[in-house]
Amino acid sequence: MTNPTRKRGRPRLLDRDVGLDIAARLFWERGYEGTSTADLTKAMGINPPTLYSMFGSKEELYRRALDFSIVRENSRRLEILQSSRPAYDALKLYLYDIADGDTQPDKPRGCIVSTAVLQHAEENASVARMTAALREASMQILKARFDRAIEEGELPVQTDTDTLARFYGAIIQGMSAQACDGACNAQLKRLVDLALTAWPGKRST
Amino acid sequence: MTNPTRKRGRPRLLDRDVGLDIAARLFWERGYEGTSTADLTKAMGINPPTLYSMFGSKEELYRRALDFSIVRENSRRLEILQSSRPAYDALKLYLYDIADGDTQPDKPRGCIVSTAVLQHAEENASVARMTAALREASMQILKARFDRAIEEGELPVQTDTDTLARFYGAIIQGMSAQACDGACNAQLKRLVDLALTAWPGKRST
DNA sequence: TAGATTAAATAGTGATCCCTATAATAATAA
DNA sequence: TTATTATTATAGGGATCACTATTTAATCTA
Repeated sequence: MTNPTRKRGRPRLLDRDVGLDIAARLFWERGYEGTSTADLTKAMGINPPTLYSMFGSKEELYRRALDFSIVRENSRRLEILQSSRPAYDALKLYLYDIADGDTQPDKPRGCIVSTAVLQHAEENASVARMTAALREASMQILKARFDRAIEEGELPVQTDTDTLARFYGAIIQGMSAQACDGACNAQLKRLVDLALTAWPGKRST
Repeated sequence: MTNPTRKRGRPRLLDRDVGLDIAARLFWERGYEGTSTADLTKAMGINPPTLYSMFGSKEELYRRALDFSIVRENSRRLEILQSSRPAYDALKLYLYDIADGDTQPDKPRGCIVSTAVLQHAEENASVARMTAALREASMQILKARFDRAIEEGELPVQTDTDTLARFYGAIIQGMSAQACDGACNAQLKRLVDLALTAWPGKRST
Protein backbone atom coordinates (compact mmCIF):
# COMPACT_ATOMS: atom_id res chain seq x y z
CA MET A 1 0.00 0.00 0.00
CA THR A 2 1.55 3.28 -1.12
CA ASN A 3 0.67 6.52 0.56
CA PRO A 4 2.06 9.38 -1.52
CA THR A 5 1.71 11.89 1.35
CA ARG A 6 3.91 9.78 3.60
CA LYS A 7 7.62 9.36 3.11
CA ARG A 8 9.75 6.44 4.08
CA GLY A 9 11.48 6.39 7.40
CA ARG A 10 10.45 7.47 10.82
CA PRO A 11 8.07 10.43 10.72
CA ARG A 12 9.10 13.79 12.14
CA LEU A 13 7.65 14.71 15.49
CA LEU A 14 8.18 18.42 14.93
CA ASP A 15 6.95 20.36 11.92
CA ARG A 16 9.63 22.61 10.45
CA ASP A 17 7.46 25.72 10.50
CA VAL A 18 6.39 25.09 14.08
CA GLY A 19 10.06 24.82 14.95
CA LEU A 20 10.85 28.06 13.12
CA ASP A 21 7.98 29.80 14.86
CA ILE A 22 9.31 28.75 18.27
CA ALA A 23 12.86 29.74 17.31
CA ALA A 24 11.78 33.11 15.94
CA ARG A 25 9.97 33.93 19.13
CA LEU A 26 12.99 33.08 21.29
CA PHE A 27 15.43 34.99 19.07
CA TRP A 28 13.02 37.92 19.00
CA GLU A 29 12.92 38.07 22.78
CA ARG A 30 16.53 37.26 23.61
CA GLY A 31 18.52 38.04 20.48
CA TYR A 32 21.03 35.79 18.76
CA GLU A 33 23.68 35.82 21.47
CA GLY A 34 21.12 35.66 24.28
CA THR A 35 19.47 32.49 22.96
CA SER A 36 21.25 29.17 23.54
CA THR A 37 20.76 25.99 21.59
CA ALA A 38 19.59 24.46 24.87
CA ASP A 39 16.86 27.14 25.07
CA LEU A 40 15.84 26.27 21.52
CA THR A 41 15.75 22.50 21.87
CA LYS A 42 13.91 22.74 25.17
CA ALA A 43 11.26 25.08 23.75
CA MET A 44 10.82 22.87 20.70
CA GLY A 45 10.70 19.68 22.78
CA ILE A 46 13.48 18.03 20.81
CA ASN A 47 17.02 16.80 21.42
CA PRO A 48 20.08 18.58 20.04
CA PRO A 49 20.74 16.18 17.13
CA THR A 50 17.21 16.78 15.85
CA LEU A 51 17.76 20.53 15.82
CA TYR A 52 20.99 20.13 13.87
CA SER A 53 19.54 17.67 11.38
CA MET A 54 16.60 20.00 10.76
CA PHE A 55 18.34 23.37 10.69
CA GLY A 56 22.08 22.79 10.27
CA SER A 57 23.45 25.13 12.91
CA LYS A 58 22.40 27.86 15.29
CA GLU A 59 23.36 30.53 12.75
CA GLU A 60 21.45 28.86 9.93
CA LEU A 61 18.43 28.41 12.16
CA TYR A 62 18.61 32.13 12.97
CA ARG A 63 18.65 33.00 9.26
CA ARG A 64 15.64 30.80 8.60
CA ALA A 65 13.77 32.04 11.65
CA LEU A 66 14.31 35.65 10.56
CA ASP A 67 13.06 34.88 7.04
CA PHE A 68 10.08 33.06 8.50
CA SER A 69 9.28 35.94 10.82
CA ILE A 70 9.77 38.62 8.16
CA VAL A 71 7.44 36.90 5.73
CA ARG A 72 4.77 36.65 8.39
CA GLU A 73 5.12 40.08 10.01
CA ASN A 74 6.12 42.18 7.03
CA SER A 75 4.03 41.09 4.06
CA ARG A 76 0.83 42.99 4.80
CA ARG A 77 2.93 45.94 5.91
CA LEU A 78 4.78 46.08 2.58
CA GLU A 79 1.53 45.86 0.63
CA ILE A 80 0.32 48.90 2.54
CA LEU A 81 3.49 50.81 1.72
CA GLN A 82 3.49 49.90 -1.95
CA SER A 83 -0.24 50.33 -2.51
CA SER A 84 -1.76 52.93 -4.80
CA ARG A 85 -2.38 55.24 -1.85
CA PRO A 86 -0.60 58.58 -1.79
CA ALA A 87 2.94 58.02 -0.52
CA TYR A 88 2.37 60.05 2.62
CA ASP A 89 -0.74 58.06 3.55
CA ALA A 90 0.99 54.77 2.76
CA LEU A 91 3.97 55.73 4.90
CA LYS A 92 1.73 56.74 7.77
CA LEU A 93 -0.13 53.43 7.75
CA TYR A 94 3.16 51.57 7.34
CA LEU A 95 4.67 53.23 10.40
CA TYR A 96 1.49 52.73 12.41
CA ASP A 97 1.58 49.05 11.53
CA ILE A 98 5.17 48.88 12.75
CA ALA A 99 4.17 50.60 15.99
CA ASP A 100 1.49 47.93 16.39
CA GLY A 101 4.02 45.19 15.64
CA ASP A 102 6.43 46.60 18.22
CA THR A 103 3.81 46.42 20.99
CA GLN A 104 1.79 43.27 20.38
CA PRO A 105 0.44 41.68 23.54
CA ASP A 106 1.82 38.20 24.25
CA LYS A 107 4.71 38.82 21.87
CA PRO A 108 8.22 40.12 22.48
CA ARG A 109 8.64 43.88 22.36
CA GLY A 110 10.11 45.70 19.40
CA CYS A 111 11.11 44.31 16.03
CA ILE A 112 13.07 41.09 15.63
CA VAL A 113 15.32 42.69 13.00
CA SER A 114 15.49 46.44 13.74
CA THR A 115 17.44 46.17 16.97
CA ALA A 116 19.20 42.82 16.47
CA VAL A 117 22.94 42.10 16.75
CA LEU A 118 24.11 45.72 16.87
CA GLN A 119 26.86 45.15 19.42
CA HIS A 120 28.27 41.64 19.17
CA ALA A 121 31.23 39.34 19.78
CA GLU A 122 33.74 39.12 16.94
CA GLU A 123 32.77 35.52 16.26
CA ASN A 124 29.24 36.68 15.38
CA ALA A 125 30.28 39.26 12.79
CA SER A 126 28.66 37.31 9.96
CA VAL A 127 25.35 37.24 11.82
CA ALA A 128 25.60 40.99 12.36
CA ARG A 129 26.26 41.53 8.65
CA MET A 130 23.11 39.60 7.88
CA THR A 131 20.86 41.68 10.13
CA ALA A 132 22.51 44.87 8.88
CA ALA A 133 21.77 43.80 5.31
CA LEU A 134 18.13 43.21 6.22
CA ARG A 135 17.88 46.70 7.69
CA GLU A 136 19.60 48.18 4.64
CA ALA A 137 17.15 46.36 2.36
CA SER A 138 14.28 47.73 4.40
CA MET A 139 15.56 51.27 3.88
CA GLN A 140 16.01 50.64 0.16
CA ILE A 141 12.35 49.69 -0.04
CA LEU A 142 11.45 52.99 1.60
CA LYS A 143 13.71 54.87 -0.80
CA ALA A 144 12.16 53.14 -3.80
CA ARG A 145 8.70 54.15 -2.56
CA PHE A 146 9.84 57.76 -2.17
CA ASP A 147 11.41 57.77 -5.63
CA ARG A 148 8.08 56.58 -6.96
CA ALA A 149 6.42 59.44 -5.09
CA ILE A 150 8.64 61.88 -6.97
CA GLU A 151 7.65 60.27 -10.28
CA GLU A 152 4.01 60.55 -9.31
CA GLY A 153 4.36 64.21 -8.41
CA GLU A 154 3.88 63.72 -4.65
CA LEU A 155 7.34 64.88 -3.67
CA PRO A 156 9.54 67.66 -5.09
CA VAL A 157 11.93 66.33 -7.71
CA GLN A 158 14.94 67.53 -5.75
CA THR A 159 13.95 65.52 -2.64
CA ASP A 160 16.87 63.62 -1.10
CA THR A 161 15.09 60.28 -0.92
CA ASP A 162 18.16 58.53 0.43
CA THR A 163 18.16 60.74 3.51
CA LEU A 164 14.39 60.55 3.77
CA ALA A 165 14.59 56.74 3.82
CA ARG A 166 17.42 56.85 6.34
CA PHE A 167 15.36 59.17 8.51
CA TYR A 168 12.30 56.94 8.62
CA GLY A 169 14.60 53.96 9.01
CA ALA A 170 16.00 55.62 12.13
CA ILE A 171 12.46 56.22 13.37
CA ILE A 172 11.67 52.53 12.91
CA GLN A 173 14.83 51.47 14.72
CA GLY A 174 14.24 54.00 17.50
CA MET A 175 10.67 52.80 17.95
CA SER A 176 11.88 49.21 18.29
CA ALA A 177 14.45 50.24 20.90
CA GLN A 178 11.86 52.18 22.87
CA ALA A 179 9.36 49.34 22.66
CA CYS A 180 12.04 47.06 24.14
CA ASP A 181 12.39 49.62 26.92
CA GLY A 182 8.65 49.55 27.62
CA ALA A 183 7.09 52.28 25.47
CA CYS A 184 3.38 51.68 24.77
CA ASN A 185 1.55 51.71 21.46
CA ALA A 186 0.10 55.21 21.91
CA GLN A 187 3.49 56.70 22.67
CA LEU A 188 4.96 55.17 19.52
CA LYS A 189 2.08 56.46 17.41
CA ARG A 190 2.49 59.99 18.74
CA LEU A 191 6.15 59.62 17.82
CA VAL A 192 5.13 58.56 14.31
CA ASP A 193 2.78 61.54 13.99
CA LEU A 194 5.63 63.87 14.85
CA ALA A 195 8.02 62.10 12.48
CA LEU A 196 5.50 62.56 9.69
CA THR A 197 5.75 66.35 10.06
CA ALA A 198 9.23 66.00 8.54
CA TRP A 199 7.61 64.89 5.27
CA PRO A 200 8.61 67.47 2.66
CA GLY A 201 5.86 70.02 2.25
CA LYS A 202 4.14 69.21 5.53
CA ARG A 203 3.99 71.88 8.17
CA SER A 204 4.88 70.93 11.73
CA THR A 205 2.43 71.98 14.41
CA MET B 1 60.06 57.22 56.01
CA THR B 2 56.46 58.08 55.23
CA ASN B 3 55.27 58.72 51.70
CA PRO B 4 51.70 60.09 51.78
CA THR B 5 51.13 59.40 48.09
CA ARG B 6 51.91 55.73 48.57
CA LYS B 7 49.74 53.26 50.41
CA ARG B 8 50.84 50.24 52.31
CA GLY B 9 50.96 46.90 50.57
CA ARG B 10 51.84 45.82 47.11
CA PRO B 11 51.14 48.55 44.55
CA ARG B 12 48.56 48.07 41.81
CA LEU B 13 49.90 47.34 38.34
CA LEU B 14 46.72 48.56 36.65
CA ASP B 15 45.12 51.94 37.25
CA ARG B 16 41.37 51.69 37.82
CA ASP B 17 40.51 54.31 35.21
CA VAL B 18 42.77 52.67 32.65
CA GLY B 19 40.95 49.43 33.34
CA LEU B 20 37.58 51.11 33.00
CA ASP B 21 38.67 52.71 29.74
CA ILE B 22 39.67 49.33 28.31
CA ALA B 23 36.47 47.71 29.56
CA ALA B 24 34.28 50.51 28.16
CA ARG B 25 35.84 50.15 24.77
CA LEU B 26 35.25 46.39 24.69
CA PHE B 27 31.67 46.65 25.95
CA TRP B 28 31.06 49.46 23.44
CA GLU B 29 32.20 47.29 20.57
CA ARG B 30 30.82 43.92 21.62
CA GLY B 31 28.02 44.66 24.05
CA TYR B 32 27.53 43.11 27.48
CA GLU B 33 26.72 39.59 26.33
CA GLY B 34 29.33 39.66 23.56
CA THR B 35 32.19 40.52 25.92
CA SER B 36 33.64 37.74 28.07
CA THR B 37 35.60 38.15 31.26
CA ALA B 38 38.48 36.47 29.43
CA ASP B 39 38.31 39.24 26.79
CA LEU B 40 38.42 41.82 29.56
CA THR B 41 41.30 40.35 31.56
CA LYS B 42 43.33 39.75 28.42
CA ALA B 43 42.84 43.32 27.18
CA MET B 44 43.73 44.71 30.61
CA GLY B 45 46.74 42.42 30.98
CA ILE B 46 45.57 41.07 34.31
CA ASN B 47 44.45 37.75 35.76
CA PRO B 48 40.83 37.00 36.66
CA PRO B 49 41.21 37.47 40.44
CA THR B 50 42.55 40.98 39.89
CA LEU B 51 39.51 41.90 37.80
CA TYR B 52 37.17 40.63 40.50
CA SER B 53 39.03 42.32 43.32
CA MET B 54 39.02 45.62 41.44
CA PHE B 55 35.51 45.59 40.00
CA GLY B 56 33.46 42.97 41.86
CA SER B 57 31.75 41.20 38.97
CA LYS B 58 31.22 41.47 35.24
CA GLU B 59 27.92 43.26 35.78
CA GLU B 60 29.38 45.76 38.23
CA LEU B 61 32.30 46.39 35.91
CA TYR B 62 29.79 47.08 33.14
CA ARG B 63 27.97 49.61 35.32
CA ARG B 64 31.20 51.39 36.17
CA ALA B 65 32.45 51.30 32.58
CA LEU B 66 29.18 52.86 31.38
CA ASP B 67 29.39 55.59 34.01
CA PHE B 68 33.01 56.21 33.09
CA SER B 69 32.19 56.40 29.41
CA ILE B 70 29.12 58.59 29.87
CA VAL B 71 31.02 61.12 31.94
CA ARG B 72 33.70 61.34 29.29
CA GLU B 73 31.55 61.29 26.15
CA ASN B 74 28.48 63.11 27.38
CA SER B 75 29.60 66.04 29.55
CA ARG B 76 30.46 68.53 26.82
CA ARG B 77 27.41 67.40 24.92
CA LEU B 78 25.10 68.13 27.85
CA GLU B 79 26.65 71.55 28.37
CA ILE B 80 25.83 72.35 24.76
CA LEU B 81 22.23 71.24 25.22
CA GLN B 82 21.71 73.15 28.44
CA SER B 83 23.54 76.30 27.39
CA SER B 84 21.89 79.68 27.02
CA ARG B 85 21.57 79.15 23.27
CA PRO B 86 18.08 79.01 21.78
CA ALA B 87 16.70 75.51 22.34
CA TYR B 88 16.61 74.74 18.63
CA ASP B 89 20.25 75.70 18.14
CA ALA B 90 21.29 73.79 21.26
CA LEU B 91 19.42 70.70 20.07
CA LYS B 92 21.02 70.92 16.65
CA LEU B 93 24.54 71.10 18.07
CA TYR B 94 23.69 68.35 20.56
CA LEU B 95 22.55 66.01 17.80
CA TYR B 96 25.51 66.89 15.61
CA ASP B 97 27.82 66.06 18.50
CA ILE B 98 26.10 62.69 18.88
CA ALA B 99 26.53 62.07 15.14
CA ASP B 100 30.23 62.79 15.61
CA GLY B 101 30.38 60.47 18.62
CA ASP B 102 28.69 57.69 16.65
CA THR B 103 31.32 57.82 13.91
CA GLN B 104 34.64 58.54 15.61
CA PRO B 105 37.63 57.04 13.83
CA ASP B 106 39.48 54.38 15.85
CA LYS B 107 36.49 53.96 18.15
CA PRO B 108 33.58 51.53 18.03
CA ARG B 109 30.59 52.62 15.99
CA GLY B 110 27.43 54.02 17.50
CA CYS B 111 26.72 54.85 21.13
CA ILE B 112 27.68 52.57 24.00
CA VAL B 113 24.29 53.10 25.67
CA SER B 114 21.75 53.86 22.93
CA THR B 115 21.75 50.42 21.35
CA ALA B 116 22.89 48.29 24.30
CA VAL B 117 21.19 45.19 25.73
CA LEU B 118 17.89 45.55 23.84
CA GLN B 119 17.41 41.85 23.19
CA HIS B 120 18.97 39.76 25.95
CA ALA B 121 18.97 36.46 27.85
CA GLU B 122 16.65 36.32 30.86
CA GLU B 123 19.61 36.16 33.22
CA ASN B 124 20.70 39.61 32.02
CA ALA B 125 17.38 41.35 32.68
CA SER B 126 18.88 43.53 35.41
CA VAL B 127 21.59 44.75 33.03
CA ALA B 128 18.92 45.55 30.45
CA ARG B 129 16.93 47.52 33.04
CA MET B 130 20.03 49.56 33.77
CA THR B 131 20.66 50.54 30.16
CA ALA B 132 16.94 51.22 29.65
CA ALA B 133 17.02 53.54 32.66
CA LEU B 134 20.02 55.38 31.21
CA ARG B 135 18.15 55.91 27.94
CA GLU B 136 15.05 57.02 29.83
CA ALA B 137 17.13 59.52 31.81
CA SER B 138 18.59 60.83 28.58
CA MET B 139 15.09 61.47 27.22
CA GLN B 140 14.07 63.16 30.46
CA ILE B 141 16.96 65.57 30.02
CA LEU B 142 15.70 66.39 26.53
CA LYS B 143 12.18 66.89 27.86
CA ALA B 144 13.43 69.20 30.60
CA ARG B 145 15.25 71.29 27.99
CA PHE B 146 12.08 71.50 25.87
CA ASP B 147 9.98 72.46 28.92
CA ARG B 148 12.48 75.24 29.54
CA ALA B 149 12.08 76.30 25.91
CA ILE B 150 8.35 76.70 26.53
CA GLU B 151 9.06 78.85 29.58
CA GLU B 152 11.44 80.95 27.53
CA GLY B 153 8.88 81.42 24.78
CA GLU B 154 10.74 79.34 22.18
CA LEU B 155 8.06 76.67 21.89
CA PRO B 156 4.26 76.93 21.94
CA VAL B 157 2.88 76.35 25.41
CA GLN B 158 0.78 73.43 24.21
CA THR B 159 3.82 71.56 22.87
CA ASP B 160 3.87 67.87 23.82
CA THR B 161 7.42 67.87 25.14
CA ASP B 162 7.19 64.24 26.19
CA THR B 163 6.60 63.15 22.60
CA LEU B 164 9.15 65.63 21.32
CA ALA B 165 11.76 64.11 23.65
CA ARG B 166 10.74 60.59 22.66
CA PHE B 167 11.04 61.58 19.01
CA TYR B 168 14.58 62.92 19.30
CA GLY B 169 15.40 59.98 21.55
CA ALA B 170 14.35 57.69 18.72
CA ILE B 171 16.51 59.67 16.31
CA ILE B 172 19.49 59.23 18.63
CA GLN B 173 18.87 55.50 18.96
CA GLY B 174 18.31 55.13 15.22
CA MET B 175 21.54 56.99 14.48
CA SER B 176 23.46 54.66 16.78
CA ALA B 177 21.97 51.60 15.07
CA GLN B 178 22.82 52.95 11.64
CA ALA B 179 26.33 53.86 12.70
CA CYS B 180 26.77 50.25 13.86
CA ASP B 181 25.61 49.22 10.38
CA GLY B 182 28.21 51.46 8.74
CA ALA B 183 26.54 54.83 8.16
CA CYS B 184 29.03 57.69 7.84
CA ASN B 185 29.10 61.02 9.64
CA ALA B 186 27.66 63.02 6.73
CA GLN B 187 24.71 60.64 6.37
CA LEU B 188 23.89 60.97 10.05
CA LYS B 189 24.09 64.76 9.90
CA ARG B 190 21.74 64.90 6.94
CA LEU B 191 19.43 62.69 8.99
CA VAL B 192 19.69 65.19 11.86
CA ASP B 193 18.93 68.10 9.55
CA LEU B 194 15.76 66.36 8.43
CA ALA B 195 14.78 65.46 12.00
CA LEU B 196 15.13 69.11 12.95
CA THR B 197 12.39 70.04 10.48
CA ALA B 198 9.98 68.34 12.89
CA TRP B 199 10.74 71.08 15.43
CA PRO B 200 7.44 72.84 16.13
CA GLY B 201 7.17 75.95 13.99
CA LYS B 202 9.85 74.90 11.52
CA ARG B 203 8.85 74.29 7.95
CA SER B 204 10.12 71.19 6.20
CA THR B 205 11.73 71.74 2.80
C1' DT C 1 65.22 42.96 59.82
C1' DA C 2 60.31 41.24 61.18
C1' DG C 3 55.67 41.71 60.81
C1' DA C 4 51.68 43.74 58.63
C1' DT C 5 49.32 44.83 54.60
C1' DT C 6 47.88 44.72 50.00
C1' DA C 7 47.76 42.93 45.44
C1' DA C 8 49.56 39.72 42.38
C1' DA C 9 49.76 34.95 39.94
C1' DT C 10 48.64 29.97 39.95
C1' DA C 11 45.47 26.79 39.11
C1' DG C 12 41.66 25.64 39.06
C1' DT C 13 35.74 25.26 40.00
C1' DG C 14 31.12 23.61 38.23
C1' DA C 15 28.15 25.17 34.67
C1' DT C 16 27.11 26.03 30.17
C1' DC C 17 28.49 26.83 25.29
C1' DC C 18 27.65 24.69 20.34
C1' DC C 19 27.77 20.54 18.37
C1' DT C 20 28.15 15.26 17.25
C1' DA C 21 29.29 9.97 17.23
C1' DT C 22 26.57 6.24 17.95
C1' DA C 23 22.65 3.51 18.63
C1' DA C 24 17.72 2.82 18.92
C1' DT C 25 13.12 3.51 16.79
C1' DA C 26 9.39 3.82 13.41
C1' DA C 27 7.88 4.17 9.15
C1' DT C 28 7.90 2.22 3.93
C1' DA C 29 9.32 -1.11 0.18
C1' DA C 30 10.41 -5.63 -1.38
C1' DT D 1 9.37 -10.84 7.44
C1' DT D 2 13.39 -8.48 6.08
C1' DA D 3 15.83 -4.69 4.20
C1' DT D 4 15.96 0.17 3.58
C1' DT D 5 15.39 4.69 4.94
C1' DA D 6 14.64 8.56 7.86
C1' DT D 7 14.34 10.42 12.34
C1' DT D 8 14.78 9.94 17.00
C1' DA D 9 17.21 9.52 21.70
C1' DT D 10 21.45 8.61 24.46
C1' DA D 11 25.44 10.24 25.96
C1' DG D 12 28.95 13.07 25.88
C1' DG D 13 33.27 16.13 23.67
C1' DG D 14 36.13 19.96 23.72
C1' DA D 15 35.85 24.71 24.52
C1' DT D 16 34.48 28.52 26.98
C1' DC D 17 31.50 30.73 30.57
C1' DA D 18 31.77 33.71 35.08
C1' DC D 19 34.15 33.24 39.06
C1' DT D 20 37.38 31.83 43.25
C1' DA D 21 40.47 29.29 46.94
C1' DT D 22 45.08 29.41 47.69
C1' DT D 23 49.68 30.80 47.39
C1' DT D 24 53.24 34.09 46.18
C1' DA D 25 55.14 38.73 45.75
C1' DA D 26 55.90 43.60 46.74
C1' DT D 27 55.36 47.34 49.37
C1' DC D 28 54.68 49.53 53.95
C1' DT D 29 55.53 50.33 59.34
C1' DA D 30 57.84 49.25 63.54
